[in-house]
Amino acid sequence: MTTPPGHPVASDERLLRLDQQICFSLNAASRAFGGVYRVLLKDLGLTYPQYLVMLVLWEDGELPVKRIGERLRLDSGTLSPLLKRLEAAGLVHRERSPEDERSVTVALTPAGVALRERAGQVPRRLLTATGMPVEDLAALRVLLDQVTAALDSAAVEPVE
Amino acid sequence: MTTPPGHPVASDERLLRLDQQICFSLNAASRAFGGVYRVLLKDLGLTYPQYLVMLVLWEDGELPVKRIGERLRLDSGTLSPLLKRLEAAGLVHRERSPEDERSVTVALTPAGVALRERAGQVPRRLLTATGMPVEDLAALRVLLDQVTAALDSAAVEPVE
DNA sequence: CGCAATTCAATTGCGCACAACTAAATCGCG
DNA sequence: CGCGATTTAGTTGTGCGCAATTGAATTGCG
Repeated sequence: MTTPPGHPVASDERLLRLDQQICFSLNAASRAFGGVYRVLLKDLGLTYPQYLVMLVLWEDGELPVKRIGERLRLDSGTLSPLLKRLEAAGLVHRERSPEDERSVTVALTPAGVALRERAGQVPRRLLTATGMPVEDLAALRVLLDQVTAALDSAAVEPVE
Repeated sequence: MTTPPGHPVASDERLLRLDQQICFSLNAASRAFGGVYRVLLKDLGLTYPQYLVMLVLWEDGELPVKRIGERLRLDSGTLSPLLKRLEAAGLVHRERSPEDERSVTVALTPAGVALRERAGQVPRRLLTATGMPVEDLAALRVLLDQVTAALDSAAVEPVE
């Protein structure tokens, strides 16, 4: 019952199946959420990632790009064009910080603030769409946060 | 204690916070998985979505584009260029089905078959990286599949 | 049989995610 | 103070995800 080196063992086959289900499931769930948000946010003129940025701004009013990126785990390669589109839509305003010219402060415009009220129904609608009790969603969140933290701190080497 | 029509109620504020955490968590987890897979698959020359396609093909040998899309919830707009890249990498072969000229059959090349052995370590490595017992991952999968099914069948109307 | 409806893959266009790089401003050490 | 290292946004390029459209092949109904 030894393991032939360099050859997949029997349990690799089982794991491959399990693994497949997990990454399939996560992928599918992520896209299913995206699809629902897309419909919900359609008339607000927001995409799902743009909605996430607006959520952060609705909470904090104004933030440097850096802070938004930290909250959402996004870098400037994603945020810069996204914020430019939000600015073109008249929802935010971007300005170089006077005390640190490297930093760009993103602030809500009156239209951006006003959009919050219309977006107020989104969370409830989403909750309904999941068809799950709040406690189950909370449990789901705990598991997701756990696995995210572990994956982030894992030292992973490429296969081969 | 009535709800003023057209105005967010107090619980909307709480929901907004919870909702934020759920979509944040799912988003973050999805990207964390993506990051780990990116590293794992680097030397195999595969992206994560390409790996998913290869998993399907390793199981079934050859499939029409349609079937691959059904398994992975992807449409031709995603699969056509992805499969073209896999073909350019010499891993798959595409051919119009003789009995139905609309259909394109995707089959593994010898190199594509051979890659399976090198990829065999991926699931175990990923499992290790999650740092979670298999049972927790199974529970996670159940929750994800539940919510995906609910979201897919939900009749969602845009806000406003 | 003939023609409209359907199926299937591909393409186009847009937005997001991320790596790699650039450019400018700031910091900090000697 | 001066200069190299660091920080911060932005840009470029690649690939994925999805909606909408196209075009060809097939199906099915009258």
